[in-house]
Amino acid sequence: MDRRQQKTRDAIFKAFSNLIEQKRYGNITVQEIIDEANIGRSTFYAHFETKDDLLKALCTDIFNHVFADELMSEKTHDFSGGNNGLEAKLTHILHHLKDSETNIVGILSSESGELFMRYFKDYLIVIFSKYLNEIKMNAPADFVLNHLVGSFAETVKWWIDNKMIYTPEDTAKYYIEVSCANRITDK
Amino acid sequence: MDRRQQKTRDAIFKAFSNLIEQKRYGNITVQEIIDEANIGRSTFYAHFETKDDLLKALCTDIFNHVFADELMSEKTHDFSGGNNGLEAKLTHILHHLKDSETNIVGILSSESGELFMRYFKDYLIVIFSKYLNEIKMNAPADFVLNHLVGSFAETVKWWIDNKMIYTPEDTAKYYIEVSCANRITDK
DNA sequence: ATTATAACGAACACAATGTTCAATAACATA
DNA sequence: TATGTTATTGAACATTGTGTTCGTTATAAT
Repeated sequence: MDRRQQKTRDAIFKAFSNLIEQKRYGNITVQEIIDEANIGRSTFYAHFETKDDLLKALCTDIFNHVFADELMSEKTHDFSGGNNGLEAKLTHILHHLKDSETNIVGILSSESGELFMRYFKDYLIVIFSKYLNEIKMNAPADFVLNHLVGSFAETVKWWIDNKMIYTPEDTAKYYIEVSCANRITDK
Repeated sequence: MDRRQQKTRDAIFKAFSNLIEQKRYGNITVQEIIDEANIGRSTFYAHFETKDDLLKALCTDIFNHVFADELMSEKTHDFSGGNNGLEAKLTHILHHLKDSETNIVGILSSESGELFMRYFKDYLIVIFSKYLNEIKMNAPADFVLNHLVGSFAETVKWWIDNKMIYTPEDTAKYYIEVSCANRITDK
């Protein structure tokens, strides 16, 4: 990729990130983005068709980074004292979110969080699907998957909104306790 | 309230509901609303300051209706075969959502759902708070409350997105099973 | 050094915003 | 029914944002 393109793309992402922390996504204008990024109007439209296009690209960039290990390998990481693979994997994701260079905290805790959450869940579905066969079913499988993904996403949002006062390890543990305890099959 | 005001307000709500089913909230313009409602431009601004103001008013109207019984009385309703008050109460709410005259389905299943969900959760917090002392704690109380509210809201969204193929009774039962089973205190 | 291509910036037509104001219509009340 | 009140109307207005075009300039790649 041309260095100029990369530089422009970065400037747009950075400007957009700054703005999204200050105000709701729907109230951000392309005008503000190009002013903040200090680029020409036509340059923006050479990179992204719409504002929605930009948000999607930013989320994809971030999540590909956060979920990189999780999506590629089957190995589990031992950040937690937990014993099962899911808890370790979730702990790992929380660590990534906490240490991320991009201000994910700002984006997710801002009023723009809803759209971010939507893309976040798309990635979580991939993770949780791998564990679904290990969970005891008290309800239809699609209900359970939706429930696990949705409630973990809610957990993450809550964790971030509350200034991450709990450790990734504790947060993942609480989640497993409340969502999965007594539901892991003995195998 | 002046009949003219009521008529105009209804026309705006109806127009807005129609539009919100077709396209995302952020892409709806005031212009479209007043065209659809067939009212004068200045009339709209006499009723609502902004588009956000309108959405909030619409949600408030809907939720005050759906949650009316739940918020006012302590009595439980026996729509379900369930035995504890929470399951009956949630079943009742699901029935209200299903039977509502306003097209809640359209609003919640559209791309505008996120904002609706935010207001929805505000009401759910009131409901769930009453039951929190009956739930065994495996995690901090605020974590549990957030988890219960968030996952029930997700359940409702899933239910609606899936064309409500399960009954309110079954849906509430699944939710209680997955979220609260083994966590109700014996008292 | 040459070629390709990215960014620039000015200009454009168009659409939406939010406000104002005088005229008209519908309402409430006695 | 007559009277004062209030809501709606429609047109006008300045302002802001949109998405596109195009010739020029600057920076890459080879």
